[in-house]
Formats: sequence, C-alpha cells, structure tokens
Amino acid sequence: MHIIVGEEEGAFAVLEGSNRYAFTPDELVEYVLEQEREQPPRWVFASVSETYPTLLRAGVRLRRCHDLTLVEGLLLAYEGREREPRGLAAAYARVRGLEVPPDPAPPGAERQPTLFETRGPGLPEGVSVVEACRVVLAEQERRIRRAEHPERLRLLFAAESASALAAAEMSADGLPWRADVHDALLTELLGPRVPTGQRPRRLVELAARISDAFGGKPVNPDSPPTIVRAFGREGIEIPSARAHVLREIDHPAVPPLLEYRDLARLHSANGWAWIDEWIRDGRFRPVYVVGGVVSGRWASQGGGALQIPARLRVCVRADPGWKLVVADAAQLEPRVLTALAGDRKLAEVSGSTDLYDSLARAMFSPGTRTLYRGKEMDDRGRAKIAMLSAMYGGTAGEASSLLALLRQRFPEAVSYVERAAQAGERGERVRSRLGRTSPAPSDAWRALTGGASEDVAAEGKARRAARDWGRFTRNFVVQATAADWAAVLLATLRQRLPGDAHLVFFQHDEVLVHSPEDLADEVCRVIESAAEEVGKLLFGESCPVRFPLHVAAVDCYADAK
DNA sequence: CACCCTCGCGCC
DNA sequence: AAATGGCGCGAGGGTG
Repeated sequence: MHIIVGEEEGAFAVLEGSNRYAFTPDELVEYVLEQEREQPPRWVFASVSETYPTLLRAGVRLRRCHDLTLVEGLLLAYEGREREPRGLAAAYARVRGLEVPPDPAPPGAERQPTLFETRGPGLPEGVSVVEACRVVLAEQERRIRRAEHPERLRLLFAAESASALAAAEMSADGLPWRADVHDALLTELLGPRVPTGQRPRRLVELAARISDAFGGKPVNPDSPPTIVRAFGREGIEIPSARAHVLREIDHPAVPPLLEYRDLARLHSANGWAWIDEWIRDGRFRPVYVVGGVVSGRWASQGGGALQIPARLRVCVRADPGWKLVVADAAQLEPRVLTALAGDRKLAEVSGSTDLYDSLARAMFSPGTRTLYRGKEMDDRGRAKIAMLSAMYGGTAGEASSLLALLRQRFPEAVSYVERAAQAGERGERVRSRLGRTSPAPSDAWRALTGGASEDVAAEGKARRAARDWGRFTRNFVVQATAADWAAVLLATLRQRLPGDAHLVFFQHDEVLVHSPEDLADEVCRVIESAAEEVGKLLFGESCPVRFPLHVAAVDCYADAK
C-alpha cells in the first residue's frame, strides 16, 4: 500500500487510494502517526529532502518511502537519459508529452530567482502535486517492469529512498561533537584563538622559519607557485609543491613547510570558524546529498562532512549514558568485485576479515619483499596494490606486473573489471549490480575518440581519452555496487535499531550509531546481522562472499579501530 | 566585485 | 616514459 503526500505552500494534500485529504501540518502529523502505528505504508513524496525535514521537526519518523525525484534520476540514467531533468514537474511533463521544464535550482544554491522564474512545483495549471505524483509513480512502475531485472531496480529504489530518510534523520539528530575538545586541540596545535583572517601564533612562527630558511626573503607558504620559485632560487627545481615532492628534498625549509601545510589546513578547513559555523548544541548537522555522486555515493553540502580528518575523531563523543557504535565494512570494494564477478577462488580469500593479508598468501610465497617506488613493501602491501590497480586501472611502477599476477590467480575477477574498462573505452555504459548506470561520455569525448586518426598526436590524445574513460567505467562498476551495498545496509539498519538508538553518521562504508549504553551490545548484533543479509539481498542466497564489519561500541570515535 | 580555474590535500 | 577511481573545500591568482 502506498500513500502519496504532496506539499504546496505549507499545506499538505494526501492521496490514499481513491481518498483525498487536505491537511494542515498538524493534521498531517496526526494522520501519519496513525498510519505508521497500524500498517506502515510506503509514503510517496516528490522529494524526501524537501518534505521530510518538516515532518521530522514534528517528531514523525517514517518506515518506508518512495522518493520520486531520486528514482527518476536513477531511471533516467538507466535509460541513458541522465541529462534530462528529474524533478516532479519534468517527469510529469514527459508522461503527458508536454514541454519539459528544467529542474528548479537546488535549495543549497543561494541564487535569487530571476524575474522570469516561478517558484513552486512548476506543474501545469490545475495539476496538483499529488496528482502529478500519482501519474509519475505509475509511469515509473511501468518503466521498472520493462527493465531486465525489475526486482533489482525495486530493491535499489527502496534502498535509495530509505537512504534519503536516513540522511534527513542524521541531519536532524546531528553527530555528537564536543566543541570544547575541538577548541582545546586547536589551541594546543596552533596557539590561542585569533580573529578570522589572522594567522595563529604557531603558523606565524613556522612562516618566519620558512622565510629564514630561504635566506630571509618572505615566502608565502600558502602559495604553491611561490614555494616552487623559492626552491628554484636555491637551485632546486621541483615540478610542484606537493608534500610528497617536498619530502624528497634535502633543504632546511622543508620540515617547517610541511608542518605549516598540515596545521594551516587544519586551521582553514576545520578551525575555529568551522566550529562557529557548524556546531550547535553539541551537534554537527551537515546536509547530506543522497546520490550526489555519479557512482551513487553520497555527497555533502558544506562542512566537509564526508572528509572529517581522522585527528578530529576525538571530538566525536557519546553523550553521558550513551555509546557510539562504530561499524565499518572491511575492504568493501574488493569484496564487491569478488561477488560481482562470481569469482569463487577470490571468494575463499574473502573469508578472512583482513582480505589483503589473505590475498597476499594466495598470491605470493611467504615472506618475499620487493622495492616499490623506492620503499620496501611487504606481501600484504603488494597484494593491496594489485587489487587497487585492478579496481582503479593503475599501471604505475610495479603495479602492472602485480596486476598480471592477480589476473593469473583470479582471472574471473580481473576480467570483470577489464570488460567494464573496455566498454568504457568504446563509449558504452556500465551498470552496478542493482542498476545504477554510468553516464554517457561527453560530446567532446566522442568527437575526440570517434574520428579516424588524423595524425600521431591526435591519435595519442584520442587513445588517452578512451583509456581515461575506461578507468572511470572500470571503477564505476565497483564503486557504484559498493554504493548499492551501503544503501541497502542503511535501509535495513534504520528499520531495526532498537529503542532510541539512531544513526548519526554515514560515510561510504561506515556508520555511526548513537545508542543508549544498555542497548549498545544489541546494536552491535543488529548491525552485524544486517550486514550479513545485505550481501545475500544483492547477490543472491548462494553468494559465498563474506562482508565482515569492524564493529565497536565506544565513548569516543577515535577509540574505534 | 563576482566568477572561474588550479593546486593541494582531507576522506572513501 | 608514464599512465589509479570518486568527492569537497579553501586559498591563491587570474579575468572581466
């Protein structure tokens, strides 16, 4: 059973079968709670991210939903039409054969609407939001039935829609964040807080030491070109000012420069200004963008939510009487590749929680070491390079020979990604297990790679462009299937968490649950059993690949792992 | 001033 | 000869 909810200018319309209601926000809340108590329906929204936060503020949590915009985007990509607008008005217009309006600017863009832009849903006169939803939903169901694996798309759409619920819930609940701990850490590393725009004491000292090391001439350590020139004057030519380049140089400016870089980044990306902007009432509330990345990974808007530096994990602490349950999938992507390819030999390797360690034993005779980019590398490191090269298309240094060895041992897995790469090189699309579909290459790409070779240089450029796109599609099948896995995990998990335990953070292959202390053990078990089911849901009951998680109930995020 | 690019580096 | 995927963000530096 599904119930369509449409929002128009603060009022709500509800379509339940042939019944139609108009509700105030308060009435809607009462209605929703009643429905959820009896037999939870599938709630249909034009967009969860636009409507659900209002319900959350009123204390409403939904179990299941269908996000028409997210699903439209996935379906359009599946059908090779990802450039078409995906909002409700556009989807409705396509069904009715009307002129298709562009998507409204995302709410994050602070752009004022121009004179000719209209606010609101952009539907034709006389068509209500719920009516449009009803029409689009029916059309989406027809398109699903036409697909090669309708059941996979249904799982994908349910999981993606549930992810949207989870994302809004996590933003509303917030990640516990101790501003006082964060402030103390900044003060310890940078010196006392200074007004925005000024360099903290420690950075001032380091900048002076850097200039001294360059003979007293002021050098702006924030400007890479200036650093390259400064080394040039010392007779040291470097291609860039990147840390790994600087580390190879024997010069007194290098140590203070590297330390400056490190601390300056902390100050600018996650300094006091960040605390002021993002931490309220002991919570970090980023805006997550479900499906914001072509591969289906989430993106975030502001706050760098998916790039929290590891050293700030000390700031993430459970409330008194609560625990943080931290769970991250161990080497998710190689396991996903194993399952996708149905590589039974590699599946045996996945039985170990440390996949790379066990892969090393399968690839090498024990204890051999070689040099890799000048560094001694043990077998585990080499096994990891081999696997990453397969998934990313790397061929630098020893990678190609390691990849060749991996191909010899596990031909099914390696040929799976190589077929995806070849498809990309031909300009074809590839799909994740559940049907996330890679975009078409650009017209510029087709022009570059399509023509017959005019000269050697043009042919080289074309070849490089083709290979680049091949690396993208090679990685897409793995990354997008990992996104499938994570979405299904989130969908499963948010249904099963006991009591007041709730998701507070998600990052690609890792979840954090804030849980009352006495429920933490149960939360750990729920997460572990959910993860076991996810592999079967995606790849079938007989899938032999294990997807183990590291799960830990801790007081502080930094204590996990 | 707004806008756009590159660089460099944090996360997966 | 060398060639690894996906992001977000801030700073510098240029353009119009």
